[in-house]
Amino acid sequence: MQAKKKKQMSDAQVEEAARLFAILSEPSRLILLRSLMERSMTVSELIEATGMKQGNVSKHLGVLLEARFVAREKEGNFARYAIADSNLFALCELMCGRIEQEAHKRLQELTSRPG
Amino acid sequence: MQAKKKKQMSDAQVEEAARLFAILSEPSRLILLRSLMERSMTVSELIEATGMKQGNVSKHLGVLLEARFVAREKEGNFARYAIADSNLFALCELMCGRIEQEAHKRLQELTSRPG
DNA sequence: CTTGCATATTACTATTTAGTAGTATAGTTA
DNA sequence: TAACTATACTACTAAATAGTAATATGCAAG
Repeated sequence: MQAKKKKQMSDAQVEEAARLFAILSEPSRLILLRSLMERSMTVSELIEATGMKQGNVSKHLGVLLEARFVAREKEGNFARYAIADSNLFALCELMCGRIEQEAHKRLQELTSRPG
Repeated sequence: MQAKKKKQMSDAQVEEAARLFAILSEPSRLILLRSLMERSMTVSELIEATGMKQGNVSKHLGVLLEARFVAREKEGNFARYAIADSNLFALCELMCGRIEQEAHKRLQELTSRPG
């Protein structure tokens, strides 16, 4: 009796999922997350690591923080950010896998098709 | 000795992942995908199922098709669309799981905190 | 208190895009 | 051929937002 229920998403879940996907749809934010996936970093370190402007880094971190993808911890004058949602790793791995699969598929189509 | 290599995404992968996340960041498109996850459907059926306008449905399907999230098959005058990327199921399940986890966390914080 | 630094916020511009109405294309039937 | 239908495309408007510079906030040292 442990059949997996494949229930449809509710409209509210759709809205929320769209909101979360939108947050992950910005290269700048993915780049920040990519750095944080290595280790937690202060804003200054992220500026250094990414080459982005301070205001931009801070703004994007605010978005990620509000969605709880990252967490913030004050250290004196500094603010240290860290990944706060382990689902991010799975999401990124899935997406990367799909990108590679797709690249492979397209290559196959080109080489195996008669035209 | 089977350590999982956690390699960083390349800049190109980040760009592509952002593009794909963006495609999934539109509620209208998620709603179309939700319908198609039940069964394949023609454009007319999708209009009926979602209440969206024809032009809008067609446009969003075009975006999903270009990204290969769905596939199209002509049937006489009709065009039948179907999910073409099984990663979508995993992605949606992950996202829905995260939404529920987060809701649960927030609830716990409210009830267990002294303030 | 004043100075200096790290971070956050604000105001602005420019770009993107969702939704829509109208039009075009293509298959089907007579 | 013409008429009908399903779908795709085009042009447009309105809304959202990324990046930036400038300013504000808050902590820390002297």
